[in-house]
Amino acid sequence: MDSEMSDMDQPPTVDNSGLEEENAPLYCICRKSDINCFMIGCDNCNEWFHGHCINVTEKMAKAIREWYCQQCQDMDPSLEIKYRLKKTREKELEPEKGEKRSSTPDFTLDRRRGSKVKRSARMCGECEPCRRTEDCAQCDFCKDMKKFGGPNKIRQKCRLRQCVVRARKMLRVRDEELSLRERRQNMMHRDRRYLDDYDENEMELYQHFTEPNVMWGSEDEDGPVYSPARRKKALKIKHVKRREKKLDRKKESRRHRQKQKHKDRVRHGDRADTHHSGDSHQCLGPNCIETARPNSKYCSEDCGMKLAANRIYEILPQRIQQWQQSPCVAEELGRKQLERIRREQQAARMRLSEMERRFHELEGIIANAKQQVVQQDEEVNETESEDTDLQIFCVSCSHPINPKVALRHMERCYAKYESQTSFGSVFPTRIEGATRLFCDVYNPQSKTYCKRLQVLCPEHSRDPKVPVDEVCGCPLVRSVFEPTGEYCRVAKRKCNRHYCWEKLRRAEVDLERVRVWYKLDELFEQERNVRTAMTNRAGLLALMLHQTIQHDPLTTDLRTNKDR
DNA sequence: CGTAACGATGTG
DNA sequence: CACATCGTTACG
Repeated sequence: MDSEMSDMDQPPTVDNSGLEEENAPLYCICRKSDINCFMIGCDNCNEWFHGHCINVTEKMAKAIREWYCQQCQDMDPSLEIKYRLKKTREKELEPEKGEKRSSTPDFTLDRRRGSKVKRSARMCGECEPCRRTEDCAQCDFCKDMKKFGGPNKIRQKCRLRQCVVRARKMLRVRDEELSLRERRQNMMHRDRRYLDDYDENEMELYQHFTEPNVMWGSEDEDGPVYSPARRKKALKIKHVKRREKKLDRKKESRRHRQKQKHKDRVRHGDRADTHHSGDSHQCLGPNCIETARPNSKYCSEDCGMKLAANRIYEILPQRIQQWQQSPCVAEELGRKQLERIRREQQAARMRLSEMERRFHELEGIIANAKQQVVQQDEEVNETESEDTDLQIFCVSCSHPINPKVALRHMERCYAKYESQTSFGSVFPTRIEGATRLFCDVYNPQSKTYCKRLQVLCPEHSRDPKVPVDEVCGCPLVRSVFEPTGEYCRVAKRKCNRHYCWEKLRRAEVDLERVRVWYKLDELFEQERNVRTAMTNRAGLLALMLHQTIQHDPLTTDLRTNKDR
């Protein structure tokens, strides 16, 4: 293998900044673009090598924590391949390692702990962003994070922490540059004490980003800034590798890791406390002379709470006073909205009781209609049997049908198709005091409850079979709406004119009832929102966090007369 | 092609 | 198990 290495006439990382290429990138000492085999990356130059070209098997690689190519090792003899801590299983690998390299495996972790940052497909571990451990809290990615109150939709690392070399370009610093620039300018004029060192770091970083020539870390001496295409390819390998890893055993593959979280915490603590020389300082609790606990500003939780309480006592009264000085427009609006909502609720309730009344009325009418006796007269039937030639087409099946039976046919046809589909939600209906609204039949397969109107659901209910002697009973009307007090007395089976009239009338009423319920629901929601907004307004937290600035003390109410 | 969203996966 | 962050995908 060594001989192979010496044959290497080209450094693994040729500076290809010149050839922003189209052709596939080349890797390894063999300078081939093949990536469909196990590969290992040099932790110095970041070049990738085929395992078989350099006699490193995947199995061996599992024991390696840091790996350097021959080229890099020759140039910098201090680079030594480092192995994972011995574990029972890894002992078996030992002989193999010996063959491969003369350096002693089994380095202690301590030597490098904290000194190096993790490397991965997306982190070179060298550049400033890679080393950065704190999120800027400013960029879009930070703002998306849960810890900064975001929705966690984007789920990307802080822009200032995106590796300069390996992170995808679109994830790196963007127009935030602009705002940073502004901040930098403002900084000059602002009160210094508001700027902690963190801001300054950011500025430094910003400068790096705005000066493209600045190179990052050791990587740039020989390491290429990969062209986008090349970067993509390199990633692909990593990806392939990842998949493989997944197959044989998850944990094994990860090299270089670090307890970043812990470090963060410690750092934070340090920053707050380092004004005091030495590592013990006095507790900041009111009147407390004890020594603060390590990594804390206080000797005890109690002291912290006391100070916090004092802070509230100090600030809150002022803020309350301040708050009361100017009228709250939002509060007024809220009250108006509540009034409006209440009026609408009232109206909706009226409508609802009206609908309930009609519901019962309809049931009365239907019951009444049932009492009617079938009239055997033929004339009733004959009245409409003149124009038999006319043909119309069913809206569901598009078959030509006789107008006489059209209603009946289309109703049935529609029911047939409709019953083949489902229309449900995962929640059962819970409306207090409402009878017969939704079908609500549970479908265990889809785990849903049917949300058709009960009277209109052909999927879960069949129209009852009509006895021969049942009368149609549809209330007859004059000029469409005016009831005559008469009922259709044709046999139900024969009446084509009023087919399923009960069902349709019921559906009409029920649909309106549903609408009113929806309206009520919506109004409740609105009311709740307005109320929570009003309760939270000028609450303890809000008062502590925000304040109203009276720009012009002469006029407290800044609205125009028109708005008032 | 960039962006937003989101499932997947590694990590502590 | 929650969190961090990656790669993928749909979409404009």
